[in-house]
Amino acid sequence: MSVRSHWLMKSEPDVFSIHDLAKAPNRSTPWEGVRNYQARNYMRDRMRPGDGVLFYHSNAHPPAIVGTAVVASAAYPDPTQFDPSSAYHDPKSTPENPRWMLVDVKLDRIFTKPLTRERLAETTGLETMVVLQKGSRLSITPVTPLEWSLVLELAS
DNA sequence: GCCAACGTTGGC
DNA sequence: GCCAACGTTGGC
Repeated sequence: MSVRSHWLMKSEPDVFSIHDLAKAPNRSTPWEGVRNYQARNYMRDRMRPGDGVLFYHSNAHPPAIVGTAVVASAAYPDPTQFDPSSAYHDPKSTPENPRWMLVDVKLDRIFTKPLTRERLAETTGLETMVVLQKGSRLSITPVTPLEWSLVLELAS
């Protein structure tokens, strides 16, 4: 018996939007391209299948939480790190000693109305959200149970 | 397009 | 191990 955790994962909609996820096979995708150690560690060490994900559009107009998803696999090596033709290729990584891990993420729900960053920032109780902190660049961040329930309440 | 904040690299 | 230089992120 394990308690499910909650996360926020950023994606630039110009690169991969929640609508792209909706069109993906099984509405699921490998979360490729993370090249930050802290974000990797969250996926590798902390995420479990069934964990809840807030899907956030960064570099968007406006930036917003646009839906929810679910962690759909255990962590495994990001295949793009071995692909010389990929923008995410890492020449220092080998299949014997992979540096970058990922999980599969499966779409749960697209909000009918995105929760803009502006709206989140003015919501009492969400001041603590990591994504809202000034200068926060981490693409995967933990979400507390309270933050999770407040966000879902806003989205309902 | 600007630029502050951040993370990484590499010379020493 | 320090830290300046550099590249990237991402809101605005």
